Amino acid sequence: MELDERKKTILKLIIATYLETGEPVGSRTISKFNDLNLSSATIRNEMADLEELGYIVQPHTSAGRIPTDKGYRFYVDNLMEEKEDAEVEKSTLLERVDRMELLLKQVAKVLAYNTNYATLVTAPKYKKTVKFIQLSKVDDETLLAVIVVEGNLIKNQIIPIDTILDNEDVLKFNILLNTFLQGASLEDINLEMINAMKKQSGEYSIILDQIFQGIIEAVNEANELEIYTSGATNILKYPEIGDIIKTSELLEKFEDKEELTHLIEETTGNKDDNHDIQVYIGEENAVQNMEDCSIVTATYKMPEGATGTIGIVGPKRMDYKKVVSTLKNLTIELDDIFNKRKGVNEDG
Amino acid sequence: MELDERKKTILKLIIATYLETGEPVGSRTISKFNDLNLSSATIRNEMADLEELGYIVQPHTSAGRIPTDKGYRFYVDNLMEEKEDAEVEKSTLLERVDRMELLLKQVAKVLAYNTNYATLVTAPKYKKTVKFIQLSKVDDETLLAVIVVEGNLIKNQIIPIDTILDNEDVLKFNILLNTFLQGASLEDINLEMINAMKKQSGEYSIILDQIFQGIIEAVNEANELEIYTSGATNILKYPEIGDIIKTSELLEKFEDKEELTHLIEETTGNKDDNHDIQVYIGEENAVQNMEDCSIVTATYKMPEGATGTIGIVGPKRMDYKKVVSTLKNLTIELDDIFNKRKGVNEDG
DNA sequence: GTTAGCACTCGAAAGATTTGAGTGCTAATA
DNA sequence: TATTAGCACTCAAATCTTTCGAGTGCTAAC
Repeated sequence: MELDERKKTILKLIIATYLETGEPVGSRTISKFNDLNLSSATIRNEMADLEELGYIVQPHTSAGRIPTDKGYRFYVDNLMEEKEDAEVEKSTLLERVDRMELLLKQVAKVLAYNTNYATLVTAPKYKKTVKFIQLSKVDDETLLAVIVVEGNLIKNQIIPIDTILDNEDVLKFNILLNTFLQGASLEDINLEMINAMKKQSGEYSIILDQIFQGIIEAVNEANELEIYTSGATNILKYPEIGDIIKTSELLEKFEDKEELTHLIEETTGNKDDNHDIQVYIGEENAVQNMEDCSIVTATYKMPEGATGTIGIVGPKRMDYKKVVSTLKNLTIELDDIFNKRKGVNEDG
Repeated sequence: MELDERKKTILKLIIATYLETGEPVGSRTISKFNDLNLSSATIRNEMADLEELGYIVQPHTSAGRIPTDKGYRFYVDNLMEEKEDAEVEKSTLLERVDRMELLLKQVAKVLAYNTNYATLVTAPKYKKTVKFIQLSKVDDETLLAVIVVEGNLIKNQIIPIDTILDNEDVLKFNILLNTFLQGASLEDINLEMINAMKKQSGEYSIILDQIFQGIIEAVNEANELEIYTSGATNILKYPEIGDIIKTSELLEKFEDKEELTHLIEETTGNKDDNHDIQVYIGEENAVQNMEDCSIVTATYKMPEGATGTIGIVGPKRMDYKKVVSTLKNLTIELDDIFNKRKGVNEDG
C-alpha cells in the first residue's frame, strides 16, 4: 500500500495537531478540518490504514493516534514546510565577541533561549594551526605557556620547573618553539617533532622535557572536542518523560562532556540532507536513554573548511519547523561571521 | 518548660531516626531503644511536650513526628556528635593540580562525590595582586594580554587594534605595563592609575585606550566572585521536594552564577561557630525557593588571609554529621595545600 | 511518674463506579 | 465503490468507597 495524497494530508494533520496539543488525535478532530470534508468514519478508515503502515499508533485501544518514529520521520522529510526565514530577526542575535569560546557559548545560550530546549555547540574540529606560542617566566619555579591557535582559541599551561631560568634562556626557548611550531597544525605536534626540537637545542634537555610535557598537555587539551551547553534544565520540562529517573539520567548525560562528545560523534556521522540539517528521531539515536528524544543538529563551516556542530536535544514531540529554521538561521549567521572576517575578531 | 536530659535524648533519637528513614517517627519506635526502657505511652507524653515546645511536628494527626527547623537547629548545635575524622581518608582526595581554577573544580567534584549533594566552591576573594602581565602580538590586528594573578589564576584577553604595532612597540608597552602593574592589587587598577600611565607614555595614546580597555575587562573578570559547582543533578534525588517545578527552579538557580553569588554572599555574612562551619536550615536561608533545603558551608583560608567558601546544598533531611565532617576535612586539606606551599604549584 | 488499654483519626492503598473520548464494524446511501 | 450514519464496545482517567494500620490522646490503674 502506498501513501496517496489524502493519506499524506491526514497524516500531516494528525502530526501537526499532535505537535500542538500533545494529546492523541482522534478521528473527529481531523474530520473537523473543513478543507477536508470527510466524516470521522472515513478518517477512521484512513487512520486504520496509516496505523497498519506503521506511521501512527494508538497508545491504547480507544485512544486517538500519535505518530511513531516512522511517522515523525516521514513528516520531517516530506510533509513539514519549514517556517519562512523572514520572521527570525537576524544579526541582533549575536553580539560581537572576540574569542571563539565566548562566541560559541553565546550561540548555545541564544539557541536555548529561542527554542526552550537543551542545546549544545561544538567548537570547529579541524587541523588547528598554532598562530602564536609564547613561554613566559612567571616566577622562579613557574613558566607559563600561552598558545593561540587559529580562531583565537587560547590555551594556558602552567609549567612547574626545577631549574631556574633567566630571561635570556626563556627567550631562546621562545625562538626555538616558534621556529618549529608556528603555523604547525596541532596534530603535527607529537613526540617525533619534539625529539627533533630536542636534538636541535642540544643543551637544557632536562628542562625541555618539562616544557614539552606542558605544551603537549596544552595542545591535547586544545585538540579535544570542546562542547558548550546551555538550557540543560529545559529537559525537566519535557512532559513526555514522565519518569524522573530517566530525566535525571538525561540531565546527568548532559552534564558529562564525554557523553556529549560521544553523542555528537554519533550524530555527525552521516550527513545527507538539505543545508546540513540532521534530525534524529527517537530510536534513531544510537545513544542510550535517548529513545524519547529527538536531536536536531546543524553544521557550520569555517573558511578553512573546518566544521562544527550546533544542535538541540528535545522531546520527540517538538516543533521541528521552528527548530530547523532557527538552527538554519544561526548557522547562516555563524558562517557569515566566520567568512566575512577571517578570524573572529573585528570591531564593529 | 526546659529541655531536661530525657527530652534531649528522645529528641535526638527522633531526629536521628528520621534522618535515617525519612519516615515520621512514632512513639513505639522510640520506646524500643532498650537503653531507654520507657513505654510508648511515656514517649508519647514527652513527644507532646516536644511538640508544644516547637521542636517536632506531626505532618498530620495520627502520624509520627518529624523535626521542625528549630528541632534541626537544636540537633545540629547541641545533640549531634560529629563523626570521627579518622574514617575519612585524607590526602588521597585531591590530586595535585597546578591551577587554582582546576583545584577548586576538583574540590567541588570530590565533595559532590562524597556527599551526593549539590556542591559549590568559590575562589578566594581577596586583594589579588598581579604576578605577571604580558602583552603579545598575535597578528597585525590582534594583541593578546595575559595576566597571571597570585594563586596562578590566568586571564587572557584578546585586544583588537587598529594600528599596526611592531615588536618594539609591544616591548615598550610591556615594560610600561609591568612597571605600573606588577605587584599591584586588582582593585588598584582603575581609571586613575591608567591615566597616570597614559601621561607617562605620552605617544600612542589612541592605542593605549584599546589596550587598557582590554586589560580592565580582564581585571574585572578576574575580580568577579568565581564559583564552581558540581553534582547539580543530585538535586533531583531529594525525595522531599516532590514538586517538580520547585526542583527545576532550584536546578536553574544552581546553573545561574549570579544567583549563586547572591546565595553565597548571604550565607557567609555571619560566621560564629566551630571551625567556620555554618549550617543554614530551611527558612533560615534568605534565598527564595530554598525553604526545603539546608546549606552547609565551610571557609578555607589562604596564607594571605583571604578566604573562600566550599559548601553543599541539600535537603533539610540530610546527614549533617557526615556533611560537616567531610567539609571540615576538605577545608583542612585545602588549608594545608595553600599554606604548605605558598602558591598552588609545587610538584610532589 | 509510669504504663496498659482503648477509642479515635487519618493517610495510603486497593477496589469500585462513572464518564467520555474514541474506536471498529455494519448496513445504508450516493 | 467510496462514503457515511449509527451503534456497541473499550479503556484510561477521574472520582468515590472501603479497608487497613500506624499512630495518637486520654483515662484509669499501678
